[in-house]
Amino acid sequence: MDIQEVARLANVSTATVSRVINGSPKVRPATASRVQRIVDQLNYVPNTSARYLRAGRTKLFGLIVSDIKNPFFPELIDRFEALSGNHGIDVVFTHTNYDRKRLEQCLRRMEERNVDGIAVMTSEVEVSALERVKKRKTPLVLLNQIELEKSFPNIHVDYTIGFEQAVQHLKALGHTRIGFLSGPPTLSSAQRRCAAFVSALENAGLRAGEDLVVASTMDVDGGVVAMHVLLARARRPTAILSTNDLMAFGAIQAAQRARLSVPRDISVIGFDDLPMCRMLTPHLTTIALPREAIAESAFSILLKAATPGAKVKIARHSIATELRVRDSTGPVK
Amino acid sequence: MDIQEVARLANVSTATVSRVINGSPKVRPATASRVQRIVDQLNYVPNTSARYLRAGRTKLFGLIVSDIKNPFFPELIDRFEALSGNHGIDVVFTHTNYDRKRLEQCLRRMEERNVDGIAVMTSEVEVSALERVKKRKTPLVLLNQIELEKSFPNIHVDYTIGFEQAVQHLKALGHTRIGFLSGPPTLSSAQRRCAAFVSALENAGLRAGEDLVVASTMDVDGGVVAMHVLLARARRPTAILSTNDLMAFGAIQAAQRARLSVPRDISVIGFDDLPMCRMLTPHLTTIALPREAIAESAFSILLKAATPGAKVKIARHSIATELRVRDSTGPVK
DNA sequence: CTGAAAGCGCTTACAG
DNA sequence: CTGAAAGCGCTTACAG
Repeated sequence: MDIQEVARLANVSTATVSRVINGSPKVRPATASRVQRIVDQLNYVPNTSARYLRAGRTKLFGLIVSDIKNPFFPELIDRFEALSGNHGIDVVFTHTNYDRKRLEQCLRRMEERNVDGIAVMTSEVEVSALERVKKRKTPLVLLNQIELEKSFPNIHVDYTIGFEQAVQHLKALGHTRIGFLSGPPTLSSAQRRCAAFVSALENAGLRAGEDLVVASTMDVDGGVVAMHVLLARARRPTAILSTNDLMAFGAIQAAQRARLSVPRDISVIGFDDLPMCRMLTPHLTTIALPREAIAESAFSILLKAATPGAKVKIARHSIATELRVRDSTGPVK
Repeated sequence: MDIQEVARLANVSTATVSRVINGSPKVRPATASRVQRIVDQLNYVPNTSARYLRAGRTKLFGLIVSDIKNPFFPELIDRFEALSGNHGIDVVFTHTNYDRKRLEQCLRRMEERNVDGIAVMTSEVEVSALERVKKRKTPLVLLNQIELEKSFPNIHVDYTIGFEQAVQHLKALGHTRIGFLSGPPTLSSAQRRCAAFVSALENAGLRAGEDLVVASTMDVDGGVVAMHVLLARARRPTAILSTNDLMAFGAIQAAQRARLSVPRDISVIGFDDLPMCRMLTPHLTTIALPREAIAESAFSILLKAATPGAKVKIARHSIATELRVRDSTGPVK
């Protein structure tokens, strides 16, 4: 069933039906309501493809993430989709599985769909593919791609604030020997967090002993391993900051197995603020990475850029991190 | 840039360009390669909307879930999207937030996009909206909607097997007093799990003492509360089964706070097999709900139904549950 | 306030 | 093997 059939049954032209559907004010109320009745009666649903072909905009946004199974992403996706829905925009969703090559395919698929904008929320990125999309005038927004900030709108997570707060919190509790569970040296996000830790420590007038930073994999097991190393140090730290929550969970398990109580014997702070933080005992003190704020920022950047006649200004959009104090930190003994 | 421009530069008609793009065999190789060169050179990407409008199929599947933040869904979405990608199908993603009304809107949006099929992976469902979609011949597949199995293809999670295995596992370890942490009486999935537990118990020749089934909310706190109740019983159970993993985590925390060791003093079994199960100490023994199998089943049902000329047969597609033995269960003292 | 008609970018039956 | 032309279902400038 199409607009023709509605037009025929309502005894008007398709132009009039179209106007009614789109809420044009220049239709006589009587005509409009007659048409509307037929539309409802037939349960007529306009064809988006045809609409787009004529009108130019698809009302479709692309959302590309690395890995939906990473607990970082669901809240971001949820928020992005909800905002889109509120604006009558649908979301085509793909994931790259941390594979640069797949990003290229994902972008290609988005191009074919003529999406009105693409949020590329992956850590790994393929510049050539992005440039190609840009050439087609499709709005883009990236996440944490500092090197590309001159070429694309970028959402920049500011680690500084959260780490400053965390270190100040520990200092206020009397801690001076603070260890850090770092991620792999190859991962830029991990390196940036480590740098934020070191500089926060210096700003607090504390020393970042080299023996108190241990690199490992960014999962629970990595946290267990790194914690074992730290606990074996001659003078072990009284508090630990971690590159992410999963490592912090591992650190707590390792401490408990070593008969240390958290936070009585040692304080632990994570990073991310996963939902899990409030499911474990003790509830994890952590630096929150505001995933919903990232989604909101990405969405509003795309929405603005997709507005006809908008001129895209390439800018950095900073998102602050923030300490959430819970039960895994306490005064030094 | 469109097919016209490619045609002009290649000195052929748009029909020929179209044939080349679509890999038609009836183009002279020399012509084909000349056209292909232009296509590559211009980085020409065909317009999906125009294609669809002509060809009828959108190569778009709709995926509707309740809540992406529920750890049940990410793996399902991931798998569904990966399979779709492999078949050149894109996925429009929406969520209902457990709201029936929103399902209606989600379906409506899918209809407007003329998706080739819709996977409705929500627990709550609005029959009238589904019937409307069905009338438009759009293939649908539902999850755990037993009452609608006569009207729609349905993926049916078979709780029996997993619960049988769990009870047998505990019986083999010497347990005879087995408690159950149940969900709210209003939730049909919770009720079905409880029924599966009771019947497994009977099949094992054990009694399901009424005093050993406690209902609560299906989160960590609910597990804590329910466990407190069970531990206060005159003769407390030596093993616990739980409606989901989150409650089981709560149960373990409650046990540990009561100075009981898991599994030395009490065994605990969850349900779902969330990634978290292997992040906690002890690693949780649980009944796995195979989320990827559900995604695969949903995808293949839609793919088959979306094939032109396919006749849809409405059938139940059973997915088995399965016990995964880890460290939270042990012999009775 | 309403309609006739062009056209969005493709594909495909038809003709050659 | 290739092209001219119709048509998928809409919207919109234009005319009245």
